[in-house]
Amino acid sequence: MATIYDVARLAQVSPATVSRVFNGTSVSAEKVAAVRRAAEQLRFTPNRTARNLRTQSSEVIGLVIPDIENPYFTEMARGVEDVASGAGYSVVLCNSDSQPEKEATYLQIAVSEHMSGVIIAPASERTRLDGILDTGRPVVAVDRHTVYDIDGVVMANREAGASATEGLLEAGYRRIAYIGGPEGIDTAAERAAGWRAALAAGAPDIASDELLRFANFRVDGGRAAMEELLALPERPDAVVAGNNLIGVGAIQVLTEHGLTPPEVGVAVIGSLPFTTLSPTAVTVVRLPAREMGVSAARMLLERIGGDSRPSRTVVLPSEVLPASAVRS
Amino acid sequence: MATIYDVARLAQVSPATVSRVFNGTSVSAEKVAAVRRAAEQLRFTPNRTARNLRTQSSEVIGLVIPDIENPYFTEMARGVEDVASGAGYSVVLCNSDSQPEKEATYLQIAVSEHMSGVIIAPASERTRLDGILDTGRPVVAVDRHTVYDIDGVVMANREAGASATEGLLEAGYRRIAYIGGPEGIDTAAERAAGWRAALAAGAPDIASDELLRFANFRVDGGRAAMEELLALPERPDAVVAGNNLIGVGAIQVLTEHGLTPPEVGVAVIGSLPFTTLSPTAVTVVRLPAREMGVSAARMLLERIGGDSRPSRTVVLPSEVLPASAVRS
DNA sequence: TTGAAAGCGCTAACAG
DNA sequence: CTGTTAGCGCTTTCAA
Repeated sequence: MATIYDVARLAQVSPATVSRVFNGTSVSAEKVAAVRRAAEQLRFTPNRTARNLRTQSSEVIGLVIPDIENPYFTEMARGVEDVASGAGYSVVLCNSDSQPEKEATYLQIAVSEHMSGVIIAPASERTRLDGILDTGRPVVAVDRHTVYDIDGVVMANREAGASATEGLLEAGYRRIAYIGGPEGIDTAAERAAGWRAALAAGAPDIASDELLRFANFRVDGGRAAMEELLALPERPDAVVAGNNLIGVGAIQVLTEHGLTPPEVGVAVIGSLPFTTLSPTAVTVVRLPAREMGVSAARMLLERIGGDSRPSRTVVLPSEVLPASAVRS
Repeated sequence: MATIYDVARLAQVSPATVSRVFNGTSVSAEKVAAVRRAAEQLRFTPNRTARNLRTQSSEVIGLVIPDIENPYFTEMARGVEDVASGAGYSVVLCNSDSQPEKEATYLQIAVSEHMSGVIIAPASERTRLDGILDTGRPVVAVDRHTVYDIDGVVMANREAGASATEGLLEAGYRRIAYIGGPEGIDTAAERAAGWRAALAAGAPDIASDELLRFANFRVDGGRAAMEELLALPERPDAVVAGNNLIGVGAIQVLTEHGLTPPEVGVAVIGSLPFTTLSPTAVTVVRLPAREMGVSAARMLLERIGGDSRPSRTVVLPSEVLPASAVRS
């Protein structure tokens, strides 16, 4: 690999001038031309490592997500990537597997690799950000809240839970169960609160506690909880799934029991990207994952650019895609 | 951030000794202890950028895939990540969006960031690898072939296409269509060849040409092709989908037309991770995506470690998960 | 506008 | 086993 010294020699200028050409500072037109020609001839590409060492920075941002196999997060990653790469940044995607230790490792790497900033969907509220925050790097939290005073982008979770439930009530269901994510996670709690409130308003005679289930945010979690609900002495006639994968699991179990929606009503918070169901059978409360990534990336880039306003949290509204099918 | 000089001063040793402690070369036990204590006290973490500049390397491998939103590739990414992080490497995931230009940009970054190697699922056979190969970095191709003499991991595509078709033939279908990926991609061609051979053997009277459709490897591609097939004067009674997303699209369209499988037979090459269908309705020819990632990462790590044997290509067998439902 | 020179933090000869 | 020293390739004062 050619270095700026090689280019400098060939172009008959100093290394400093070559550097300036590649950084857009003032250099006379003729020298610019000479340097460009030499660089081309030698197929020179600036060595980023050296630059990063010198400038103590790099055009890389870290993106830490809890589950790379969840389309919700990959959709968000797309949003982040589109904004970042448009601004000349590359994105390092890290999969924390919902494990705080893995999360900590990646955060560590972000620091020692001099990444410019990090977007993280925290595995839990206990996620420690002190280390990276102490280095002065901006961090934006997505999807979930943290205890730190940093920028964030979250969904209107309570509203989403309520909308999903209301969609089902309007379709004529009453005994509406809820399968949410792990108890410790705020998004899960908020969505459940929305469900509870909507159910209390629309079907006050239904005792909600026995219809509430906590699961993990994956397909198997949805399956297990749905099986439990079906085993209840008095079955629910509908269910709200707290996220996309729980929804998939719940629908799978219903299908296996011959209760294909809308026979049992189903509302899902989040999209079903690869569903093979008729689009009219299930109420989907779409969560704008891509937009979340876009906003987060924009905020991070602003902070990297020196923005020092007080921290903000953006709340993104959900969008109800109602099932056209009504309870038969 | 503390440097090795700070640690050295506090521990009363030379910077070189500190470096040695962190790189596992021989240092007396007492000095090791002193260094560790000092490092802890100063919360020292080695600066990777500096190390990378010095060693002209980094414990980072690049993973370039054409579609981050396709579960097939994210599953593979998981396999890569598990192996890599177990060996102390981090993975930079890059989404080429099937665009050769984006691919080239990421390959460029891999070089200038001194990444140790790259695993790439090439967007097309025209993908240029000369640049990165010239730097001596190992590259492993996954999923698809390249024109270069490098290691590769691919699926037994022809076999998969044949198995899918045979599954349908055994279930009693005869007029079996095929929706494959873009014509230029070798995996698509191979799978189609398997289908054609199996159909010729099992239902020789069926003219296969009019039942063959090329699509893109996404849901919309599967949808469009399935619509076309249904519009045929003589409809197919079954269809083989060339990948997971095409399968989703095809099933969606069938469902919308009231032809839920197994009314029309469906076989999919690749998994349907988030299907809400009854598991018995569709023949799935599972492609071991995770294993592909695991093998590729292992091979890459071996090459990084200096392995210079002739290049190898691993072919992974598919696994047929037959539908238990038979044509009614 | 341009060049000389000093490092960024680390590792790897080379001596001792 | 340990310390000294010379860079890796780049950016950035500081002078000219």
